[in-house]
Amino acid sequence: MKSTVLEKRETIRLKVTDFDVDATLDCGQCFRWNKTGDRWHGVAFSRPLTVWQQGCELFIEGASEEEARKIWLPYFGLDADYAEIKRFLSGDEVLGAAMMFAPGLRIMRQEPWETLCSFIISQNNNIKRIRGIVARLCEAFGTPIGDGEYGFPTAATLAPLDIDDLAPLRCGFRAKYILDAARQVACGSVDLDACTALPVDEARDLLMRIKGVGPKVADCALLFGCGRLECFPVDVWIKRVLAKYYPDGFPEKYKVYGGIAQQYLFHYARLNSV
DNA sequence: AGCCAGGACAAGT
DNA sequence: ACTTGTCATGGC
Repeated sequence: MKSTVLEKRETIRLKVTDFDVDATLDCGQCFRWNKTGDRWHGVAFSRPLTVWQQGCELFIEGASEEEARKIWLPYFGLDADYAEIKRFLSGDEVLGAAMMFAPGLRIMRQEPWETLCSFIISQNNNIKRIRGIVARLCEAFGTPIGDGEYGFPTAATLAPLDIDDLAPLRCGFRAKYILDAARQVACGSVDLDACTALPVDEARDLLMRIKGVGPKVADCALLFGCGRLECFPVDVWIKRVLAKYYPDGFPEKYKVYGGIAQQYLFHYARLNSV
């Protein structure tokens, strides 16, 4: 037991390619990571973690070797072969150009419930405020894990709450959506685990039974939280990109990795204000 | 000060 | 099936 504690304090060093921790954690797919100096700190799976990168070396502080391999590598999308995926996507001229703007951007695989809840909050909202609301949600209802940090509150924790209980979040009209999501997930009416394996159209329809969850939020939950790399969330930025660069529609061939393509395009569009 | 924000929903054509 | 106003709040 003692050795486990000691082991957790070690800093793990990994060789990574096609990975840029800045691009990945700061592209609007996650909302609980903060950068201080060159180090990113965040909480996921109710565990705190610090990561930083120097070139091809990724440093992970706060996890054992086994936890890093089993939990954090998939979380950061480091279990996928992006060299191969990017090679495939570069067959498209626009994607090839977009990928050069953020070569190390990866799609993360976050916790399904946290992802769903976060993107319910994201609707008609800006990233700065989304982060604030998520932080207040965790402080108010999450389980303390020490050092003033909190795990993301479970659906079961939020389900019995009332609208007024969410007032401190200042999330506006989204409060009722959060509660409906929490209740349906907690009672099993919506099974998020099933969403990783279900035919994607069924998974999307299932999520859209939640009030406040439309196609865009559902696709974000599936892409960023359920490992569904084929999901292609369409927001205002992507709409503009599609209109400008894909007037005949996004090519069928690349839809297997549509979500990854979408994220490169999203990043490109925002950077160049397309 | 006023517009807009990683939308969804309801009501109206 | 498409279009429009509305929804809370706050960042810029």
